[in-house]
Amino acid sequence: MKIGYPCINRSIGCSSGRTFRLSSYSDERLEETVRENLRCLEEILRYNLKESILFFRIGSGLVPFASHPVCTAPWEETFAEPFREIGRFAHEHGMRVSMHPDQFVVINAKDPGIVEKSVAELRYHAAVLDAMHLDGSAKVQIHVGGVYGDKKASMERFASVYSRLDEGILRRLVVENDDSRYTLADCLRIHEETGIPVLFDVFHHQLNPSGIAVAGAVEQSGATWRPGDGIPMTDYSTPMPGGRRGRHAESLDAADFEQFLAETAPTDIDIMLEIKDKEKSALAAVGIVRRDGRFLLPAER
DNA sequence: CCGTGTCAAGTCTGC
DNA sequence: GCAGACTTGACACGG
Repeated sequence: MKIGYPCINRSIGCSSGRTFRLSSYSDERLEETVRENLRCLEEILRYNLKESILFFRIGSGLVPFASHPVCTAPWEETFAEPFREIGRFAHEHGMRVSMHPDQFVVINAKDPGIVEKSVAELRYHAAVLDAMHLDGSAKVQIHVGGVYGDKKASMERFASVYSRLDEGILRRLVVENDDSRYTLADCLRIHEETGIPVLFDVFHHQLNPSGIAVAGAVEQSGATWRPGDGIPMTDYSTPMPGGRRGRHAESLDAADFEQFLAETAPTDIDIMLEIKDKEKSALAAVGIVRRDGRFLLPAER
Protein backbone atom coordinates (compact mmCIF):
# COMPACT_ATOMS: atom_id res chain seq x y z
CA MET A 1 0.00 0.00 0.00
CA LYS A 2 1.24 3.43 -0.99
CA ILE A 3 -0.24 6.71 0.16
CA GLY A 4 -0.25 9.75 -2.07
CA TYR A 5 -1.58 13.25 -2.65
CA PRO A 6 -2.26 15.25 -5.79
CA CYS A 7 -0.24 17.83 -7.65
CA ILE A 8 0.71 20.35 -4.97
CA ASN A 9 3.01 20.39 -1.97
CA ARG A 10 2.32 23.28 0.38
CA SER A 11 5.38 22.78 2.58
CA ILE A 12 8.33 23.20 0.28
CA GLY A 13 7.54 26.54 -1.30
CA CYS A 14 7.64 25.67 -4.99
CA SER A 15 5.14 24.45 -7.54
CA SER A 16 5.57 21.98 -10.40
CA GLY A 17 2.61 23.63 -12.09
CA ARG A 18 3.88 27.12 -12.78
CA THR A 19 2.28 28.52 -15.87
CA PHE A 20 1.64 31.64 -17.93
CA ARG A 21 -1.04 33.05 -20.18
CA LEU A 22 -1.55 31.64 -23.64
CA SER A 23 -1.21 35.20 -24.92
CA SER A 24 2.34 35.35 -23.59
CA TYR A 25 3.41 32.02 -25.08
CA SER A 26 6.86 31.68 -26.52
CA ASP A 27 9.13 28.65 -26.80
CA GLU A 28 11.57 30.42 -24.47
CA ARG A 29 8.88 31.07 -21.89
CA LEU A 30 7.83 27.44 -22.11
CA GLU A 31 11.36 26.13 -21.61
CA GLU A 32 11.97 28.42 -18.68
CA THR A 33 8.72 27.30 -17.05
CA VAL A 34 9.22 23.58 -17.66
CA ARG A 35 12.75 23.77 -16.29
CA GLU A 36 11.41 25.26 -13.05
CA ASN A 37 8.52 22.80 -12.91
CA LEU A 38 10.81 19.80 -13.28
CA ARG A 39 13.17 21.12 -10.65
CA CYS A 40 10.26 21.45 -8.26
CA LEU A 41 8.82 18.06 -9.16
CA GLU A 42 12.11 16.49 -8.16
CA GLU A 43 12.07 18.45 -4.92
CA ILE A 44 8.55 17.24 -4.16
CA LEU A 45 9.51 13.62 -4.78
CA ARG A 46 12.53 13.99 -2.49
CA TYR A 47 10.31 15.44 0.22
CA ASN A 48 7.83 12.59 -0.29
CA LEU A 49 10.50 9.93 -0.03
CA LYS A 50 11.77 11.41 3.20
CA GLU A 51 8.23 11.14 4.58
CA SER A 52 7.49 7.66 3.14
CA ILE A 53 4.85 9.13 0.85
CA LEU A 54 5.41 6.89 -2.13
CA PHE A 55 2.58 7.93 -4.43
CA PHE A 56 2.14 11.27 -6.18
CA ARG A 57 -0.15 12.68 -8.85
CA ILE A 58 1.77 14.92 -11.22
CA GLY A 59 -0.25 18.00 -12.17
CA SER A 60 -1.32 18.38 -15.78
CA GLY A 61 0.29 21.80 -15.92
CA LEU A 62 3.83 20.39 -15.83
CA VAL A 63 4.27 21.34 -19.49
CA PRO A 64 1.83 24.21 -20.09
CA PHE A 65 -0.06 24.18 -23.42
CA ALA A 66 1.70 20.97 -24.41
CA SER A 67 -1.27 19.72 -26.44
CA HIS A 68 -2.18 23.14 -27.81
CA PRO A 69 -1.28 23.94 -31.44
CA VAL A 70 0.70 26.95 -30.23
CA CYS A 71 3.24 24.64 -28.61
CA THR A 72 5.82 23.51 -31.11
CA ALA A 73 8.78 23.41 -28.73
CA PRO A 74 10.46 19.97 -28.64
CA TRP A 75 10.18 19.75 -24.84
CA GLU A 76 10.59 15.97 -24.77
CA GLU A 77 14.02 16.28 -26.35
CA THR A 78 15.05 19.45 -24.54
CA PHE A 79 14.28 17.95 -21.16
CA ALA A 80 14.98 14.29 -21.90
CA GLU A 81 17.67 14.15 -19.21
CA PRO A 82 15.76 15.68 -16.27
CA PHE A 83 12.66 13.63 -17.12
CA ARG A 84 14.70 10.43 -17.21
CA GLU A 85 16.47 11.36 -14.00
CA ILE A 86 13.22 12.00 -12.13
CA GLY A 87 11.80 8.72 -13.43
CA ARG A 88 14.92 6.89 -12.36
CA PHE A 89 14.67 8.41 -8.89
CA ALA A 90 11.02 7.36 -8.55
CA HIS A 91 11.68 3.85 -9.81
CA GLU A 92 14.74 3.37 -7.65
CA HIS A 93 12.80 4.19 -4.50
CA GLY A 94 9.65 2.27 -5.31
CA MET A 95 7.62 5.41 -5.82
CA ARG A 96 4.55 5.55 -8.01
CA VAL A 97 3.23 8.51 -9.98
CA SER A 98 0.03 9.11 -11.89
CA MET A 99 -1.71 11.90 -13.76
CA HIS A 100 -5.30 13.09 -14.06
CA PRO A 101 -6.23 15.24 -17.06
CA ASP A 102 -8.99 17.66 -16.10
CA GLN A 103 -12.58 17.96 -17.21
CA PHE A 104 -11.77 19.16 -20.71
CA VAL A 105 -10.80 15.66 -21.75
CA VAL A 106 -14.00 14.07 -23.06
CA ILE A 107 -13.25 11.21 -25.38
CA ASN A 108 -16.93 10.32 -25.82
CA ALA A 109 -17.87 13.82 -27.04
CA LYS A 110 -20.22 14.10 -30.00
CA ASP A 111 -18.07 16.80 -31.56
CA PRO A 112 -15.13 15.12 -33.34
CA GLY A 113 -13.02 18.22 -32.72
CA ILE A 114 -13.40 17.78 -28.96
CA VAL A 115 -12.48 14.11 -29.27
CA GLU A 116 -9.40 15.04 -31.24
CA LYS A 117 -8.27 17.63 -28.68
CA SER A 118 -8.95 15.16 -25.89
CA VAL A 119 -6.82 12.49 -27.52
CA ALA A 120 -4.03 15.02 -28.03
CA GLU A 121 -4.20 15.80 -24.31
CA LEU A 122 -4.02 12.08 -23.46
CA ARG A 123 -1.05 11.74 -25.74
CA TYR A 124 0.67 14.55 -23.83
CA HIS A 125 0.02 12.90 -20.46
CA ALA A 126 1.35 9.57 -21.70
CA ALA A 127 4.37 11.37 -23.18
CA VAL A 128 5.30 12.84 -19.80
CA LEU A 129 5.29 9.40 -18.16
CA ASP A 130 7.09 7.91 -21.16
CA ALA A 131 9.76 10.62 -20.90
CA MET A 132 10.29 9.46 -17.33
CA HIS A 133 10.67 5.89 -18.68
CA LEU A 134 8.08 4.59 -16.24
CA ASP A 135 6.36 1.24 -16.61
CA GLY A 136 2.64 0.55 -17.08
CA SER A 137 1.84 1.15 -13.41
CA ALA A 138 2.14 4.92 -13.99
CA LYS A 139 -1.46 5.68 -14.86
CA VAL A 140 -3.51 8.39 -16.52
CA GLN A 141 -7.02 8.53 -15.10
CA ILE A 142 -10.02 10.03 -16.88
CA HIS A 143 -13.78 10.10 -16.50
CA VAL A 144 -16.18 8.59 -19.00
CA GLY A 145 -17.33 12.01 -20.19
CA GLY A 146 -20.70 13.48 -21.12
CA VAL A 147 -24.12 11.82 -21.14
CA TYR A 148 -25.82 13.97 -23.79
CA GLY A 149 -29.24 12.64 -22.83
CA ASP A 150 -28.41 9.06 -23.84
CA LYS A 151 -26.06 7.26 -21.52
CA LYS A 152 -26.05 3.97 -23.40
CA ALA A 153 -25.05 5.57 -26.69
CA SER A 154 -22.47 7.73 -24.89
CA MET A 155 -20.90 4.70 -23.24
CA GLU A 156 -20.74 3.01 -26.61
CA ARG A 157 -19.01 6.07 -28.06
CA PHE A 158 -16.47 5.86 -25.24
CA ALA A 159 -15.78 2.21 -26.08
CA SER A 160 -15.51 2.98 -29.77
CA VAL A 161 -12.98 5.81 -29.35
CA TYR A 162 -11.09 3.81 -26.72
CA SER A 163 -10.60 0.91 -29.11
CA ARG A 164 -8.90 3.23 -31.59
CA LEU A 165 -6.40 4.79 -29.15
CA ASP A 166 -2.77 3.95 -29.67
CA GLU A 167 -0.92 1.54 -27.44
CA GLY A 168 1.11 4.28 -25.74
CA ILE A 169 -2.12 5.68 -24.27
CA LEU A 170 -3.93 2.36 -23.78
CA ARG A 171 -1.27 0.94 -21.48
CA ARG A 172 -1.74 3.85 -19.06
CA LEU A 173 -5.39 4.80 -19.29
CA VAL A 174 -7.83 3.95 -16.50
CA VAL A 175 -11.42 5.15 -16.02
CA GLU A 176 -12.81 6.58 -12.80
CA ASN A 177 -16.41 6.79 -11.54
CA ASP A 178 -17.51 10.44 -11.32
CA ASP A 179 -19.72 12.26 -8.84
CA SER A 180 -22.82 12.84 -10.98
CA ARG A 181 -22.85 11.00 -14.30
CA TYR A 182 -21.14 7.65 -14.58
CA THR A 183 -21.31 5.37 -11.54
CA LEU A 184 -18.97 2.58 -10.57
CA ALA A 185 -21.41 0.09 -12.11
CA ASP A 186 -21.27 2.06 -15.39
CA CYS A 187 -17.47 1.96 -15.31
CA LEU A 188 -17.44 -1.78 -14.63
CA ARG A 189 -19.74 -2.28 -17.62
CA ILE A 190 -17.37 -0.23 -19.77
CA HIS A 191 -14.53 -2.39 -18.51
CA GLU A 192 -16.37 -5.48 -19.73
CA GLU A 193 -16.71 -3.89 -23.15
CA THR A 194 -13.20 -2.53 -23.47
CA GLY A 195 -10.89 -4.07 -20.86
CA ILE A 196 -10.01 -0.65 -19.41
CA PRO A 197 -9.07 -0.86 -15.70
CA VAL A 198 -11.46 0.91 -13.30
CA LEU A 199 -10.15 3.35 -10.72
CA PHE A 200 -12.52 3.53 -7.75
CA ASP A 201 -13.25 6.92 -6.17
CA VAL A 202 -14.85 6.46 -2.76
CA PHE A 203 -16.22 9.98 -2.44
CA HIS A 204 -17.76 10.00 -5.92
CA HIS A 205 -19.26 6.62 -5.12
CA GLN A 206 -21.02 8.12 -2.10
CA LEU A 207 -22.39 11.00 -4.14
CA ASN A 208 -23.29 8.88 -7.16
CA PRO A 209 -23.93 5.36 -5.87
CA SER A 210 -24.82 2.21 -7.72
CA GLY A 211 -25.77 -0.19 -4.97
CA ILE A 212 -22.33 -1.66 -4.35
CA ALA A 213 -20.85 -1.62 -0.82
CA VAL A 214 -17.39 -0.08 -0.43
CA ALA A 215 -15.57 -3.36 0.23
CA GLY A 216 -17.11 -4.95 -2.84
CA ALA A 217 -16.44 -1.83 -4.88
CA VAL A 218 -12.74 -1.95 -4.07
CA GLU A 219 -12.62 -5.65 -4.79
CA GLN A 220 -14.55 -5.46 -8.08
CA SER A 221 -12.68 -2.46 -9.44
CA GLY A 222 -9.39 -4.01 -8.33
CA ALA A 223 -10.16 -7.12 -10.35
CA THR A 224 -10.21 -5.06 -13.55
CA TRP A 225 -6.49 -4.23 -13.30
CA ARG A 226 -4.25 -6.30 -15.58
CA PRO A 227 -0.80 -7.69 -14.88
CA GLY A 228 1.56 -4.78 -15.48
CA ASP A 229 -0.99 -2.18 -14.33
CA GLY A 230 0.36 -2.33 -10.78
CA ILE A 231 -1.61 -2.32 -7.54
CA PRO A 232 -5.13 -0.94 -8.08
CA MET A 233 -5.40 2.77 -7.31
CA THR A 234 -8.20 4.30 -5.26
CA ASP A 235 -9.12 7.95 -4.79
CA TYR A 236 -10.10 8.66 -1.20
CA SER A 237 -11.69 11.74 0.34
CA THR A 238 -14.56 12.81 2.55
CA PRO A 239 -17.00 15.71 2.14
CA MET A 240 -16.16 19.10 3.57
CA PRO A 241 -18.33 19.44 6.69
CA GLY A 242 -21.09 21.91 5.88
CA GLY A 243 -19.65 22.44 2.40
CA ARG A 244 -21.49 22.41 -0.89
CA ARG A 245 -22.07 19.08 -2.58
CA GLY A 246 -18.86 17.56 -3.87
CA ARG A 247 -16.44 19.72 -1.93
CA HIS A 248 -13.45 17.88 -0.52
CA ALA A 249 -12.58 18.03 3.16
CA GLU A 250 -9.91 20.38 4.42
CA SER A 251 -8.04 17.71 6.37
CA LEU A 252 -7.99 13.96 6.82
CA ASP A 253 -10.84 12.47 8.82
CA ALA A 254 -8.74 9.93 10.72
CA ALA A 255 -11.66 7.88 12.02
CA ASP A 256 -13.25 7.60 8.58
CA PHE A 257 -9.91 6.73 7.01
CA GLU A 258 -9.25 3.98 9.54
CA GLN A 259 -12.66 2.55 8.88
CA PHE A 260 -11.97 2.64 5.15
CA LEU A 261 -8.72 0.75 5.71
CA ALA A 262 -10.52 -1.83 7.80
CA GLU A 263 -13.31 -2.30 5.25
CA THR A 264 -10.95 -2.74 2.35
CA ALA A 265 -8.23 -4.69 4.18
CA PRO A 266 -8.39 -7.85 2.04
CA THR A 267 -7.46 -5.91 -1.12
CA ASP A 268 -4.07 -4.22 -1.48
CA ILE A 269 -4.56 -0.74 -2.94
CA ASP A 270 -2.61 2.47 -3.46
CA ILE A 271 -4.56 5.39 -2.01
CA MET A 272 -4.63 8.90 -3.46
CA LEU A 273 -5.89 11.34 -0.83
CA GLU A 274 -7.91 14.09 -2.48
CA ILE A 275 -7.85 16.37 0.50
CA LYS A 276 -7.20 20.08 0.50
CA ASP A 277 -4.25 20.15 2.84
CA LYS A 278 -2.38 17.76 0.55
CA GLU A 279 0.88 16.40 2.01
CA LYS A 280 -0.27 17.16 5.55
CA SER A 281 -3.04 14.58 5.26
CA ALA A 282 -0.69 12.19 3.52
CA LEU A 283 1.67 12.41 6.50
CA ALA A 284 -1.20 11.64 8.85
CA ALA A 285 -2.38 8.77 6.67
CA VAL A 286 1.09 7.24 6.51
CA GLY A 287 1.16 7.35 10.32
CA ILE A 288 -2.19 5.62 10.53
CA VAL A 289 -1.25 2.91 8.04
CA ARG A 290 1.96 2.31 9.95
CA ARG A 291 0.20 1.99 13.29
CA ASP A 292 -2.42 -0.16 11.64
CA GLY A 293 0.28 -2.81 11.26
CA ARG A 294 -1.60 -4.90 8.76
CA PHE A 295 0.13 -3.20 5.86
CA LEU A 296 3.76 -2.67 5.13
CA LEU A 297 4.90 0.30 3.13
CA PRO A 298 7.22 -0.87 0.36
CA ALA A 299 10.07 1.32 1.64
CA GLU A 300 10.04 -0.60 4.89
CA ARG A 301 9.94 -4.06 3.46
C1' DC B 1 3.95 47.09 -5.79
C1' DC B 2 -0.36 45.21 -4.80
C1' DG B 3 -5.14 43.89 -5.45
C1' DT B 4 -7.99 41.51 -8.30
C1' DG B 5 -10.05 40.01 -12.72
C1' DT B 6 -9.22 36.41 -15.56
C1' DC B 7 -7.37 32.24 -17.39
C1' DA B 8 -7.10 26.73 -23.48
C1' DA B 9 -10.16 23.42 -23.25
C1' DG B 10 -16.42 20.77 -21.69
C1' DT B 11 -20.72 19.38 -19.56
C1' DC B 12 -24.58 20.20 -17.02
C1' DT B 13 -27.74 22.76 -13.97
C1' DG B 14 -30.42 26.42 -12.80
C1' DC B 15 -31.97 31.16 -13.10
C1' DG C 1 -29.48 31.88 -23.28
C1' DC C 2 -26.04 32.56 -20.21
C1' DA C 3 -23.60 32.46 -15.85
C1' DG C 4 -21.80 29.48 -12.55
C1' DA C 5 -20.05 25.05 -10.55
C1' DC C 6 -16.62 21.69 -10.95
C1' DT C 7 -11.44 23.06 -8.04
C1' DT C 8 -7.76 26.12 -7.47
C1' DG C 9 -3.94 28.71 -8.04
C1' DA C 10 -1.60 32.24 -9.90
C1' DC C 11 -0.56 35.14 -14.02
C1' DA C 12 -0.57 39.62 -15.40
C1' DC C 13 -2.92 43.87 -15.96
C1' DG C 14 -4.30 48.29 -14.17
C1' DG C 15 -4.32 51.59 -10.66
